[in-house]
Amino acid sequence: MPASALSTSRNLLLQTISAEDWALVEPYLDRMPLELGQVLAVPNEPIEHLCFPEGAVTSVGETLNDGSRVEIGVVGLEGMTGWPVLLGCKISPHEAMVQVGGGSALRIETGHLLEACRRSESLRTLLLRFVQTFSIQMGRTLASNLRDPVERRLSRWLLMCHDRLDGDEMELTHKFISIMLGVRRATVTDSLHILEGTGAIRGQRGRILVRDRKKLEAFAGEAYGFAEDHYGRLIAPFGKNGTFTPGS
Amino acid sequence: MPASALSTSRNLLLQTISAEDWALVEPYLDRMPLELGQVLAVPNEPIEHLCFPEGAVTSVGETLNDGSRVEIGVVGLEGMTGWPVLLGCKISPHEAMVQVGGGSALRIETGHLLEACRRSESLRTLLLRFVQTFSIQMGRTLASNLRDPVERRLSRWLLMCHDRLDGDEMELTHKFISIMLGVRRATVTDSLHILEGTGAIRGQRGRILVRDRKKLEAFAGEAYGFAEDHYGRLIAPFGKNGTFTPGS
DNA sequence: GTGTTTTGGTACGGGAACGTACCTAAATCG
DNA sequence: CGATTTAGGTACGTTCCCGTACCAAAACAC
Repeated sequence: MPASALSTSRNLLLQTISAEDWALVEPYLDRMPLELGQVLAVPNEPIEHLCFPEGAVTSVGETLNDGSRVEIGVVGLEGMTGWPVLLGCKISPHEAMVQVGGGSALRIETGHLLEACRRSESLRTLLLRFVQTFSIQMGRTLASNLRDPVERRLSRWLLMCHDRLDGDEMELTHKFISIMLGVRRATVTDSLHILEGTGAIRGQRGRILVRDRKKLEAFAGEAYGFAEDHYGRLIAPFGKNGTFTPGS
Repeated sequence: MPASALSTSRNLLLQTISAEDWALVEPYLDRMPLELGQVLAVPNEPIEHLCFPEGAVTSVGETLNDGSRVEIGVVGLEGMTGWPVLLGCKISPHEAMVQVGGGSALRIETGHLLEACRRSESLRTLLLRFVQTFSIQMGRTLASNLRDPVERRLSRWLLMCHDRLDGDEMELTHKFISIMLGVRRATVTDSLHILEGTGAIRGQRGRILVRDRKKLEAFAGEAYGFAEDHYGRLIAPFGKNGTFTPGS
């Protein structure tokens, strides 16, 4: 693969690293297409690669023994999958699956990335800062699940997708959202109607259009913003808001 | 303070580090008593110290704008507080508060610990492995909150306390547990009665006695064990079970 | 010992979300 | 084109947990 193909990436982490750190990983990066349903991390299997998405929304989830799945967070072009290896965990405790949209990802073998991190403190700390932001996202997901009604959790989830995708149209079915939120399909339908009633979104078959993002944010309230703000502080401004205002 | 006072610690992380790494941090460690209600990490404030508890159960929580609190995990003598600084986050995103039992903790200033981690890769990776186990704990808490009825979440929470405290008696009031689980006090009372009915526990005023841990574990089901097992794999055997069986 | 506080037991009505089910409309397939 | 699949709308009864409230018993203070 010609080096030029990799010279830029839409992935925010890779955009943020210094030229020296880029030189350290670039030889081992490898662009791959992302398709819906593709599994980037298999639970309880060794983590062989880390992926830096350049689009799409990837859902990180816990797989339970009965085969059901609980989403614990989402990752898109602002992050990466496979980070547990940075924390010394060779076996993936989670599943990571491409869930919305398509695009591509840059992929690197675990060993190569770990070696690069060993050599460069700045690379290491950048990637660890991402782990921190994901951990904050998890914390907020936890709080939101515990206290917020479904419409609010739904608003938050739509906003997180919106931040990670181009444009205002998202290909999402009610059934699919219901799996992500861990609620009934019919509950999603009802909640979407509530949001639609405020004019924040419009639903078409298999698609949701964000019409008024501010309203969606107002609806999500505290559930949305804290994690995104931390990302802005620790790594780089991000999301459809452009910049998050500090101190929220 | 005489060095001998610090020569051993009940904290599992500190027990696990090598002699060289111990020498790196020991001069900066400082033992402090832990009292109920003590705050070890103030949300949205700089993290000045890291604490390695030698007893007690510390609850890590999100504080919301309305002042309410949601627990996202617990830490005891198997871990530490203040780890976000290891991930490049100087401001504590969470609150950490001593919630059950007392005891002591070894404390170290953030700068000294970061310097030691910069020098020793083995120390760094050990502490990061703890971060990983906490992240797994959060993931399971998330899954449990979403899918499990209160009795199961309660069982899990009691087991996690039991693992971190001496003996089978725990000083816990229903009101207190209700705050930790984010449910009504009366719901805790009812759920405790269910557990008491199976003979797993016995409740006295302000105290809960674990009578049959196996039954409690059976009741908790999948909610308990995964995170603990990972701790055993990544760091050291831990908990009242002594060792967790691999491959659960 | 008496009064006060804390803790726990219990009850009642209400609301959010659930499981299930059935129907329509849109898209896809042959 | 008609047949089939997929997505979405809606309904009904149910369950879990909530908010609130009130009371009894245990611990504590003086």
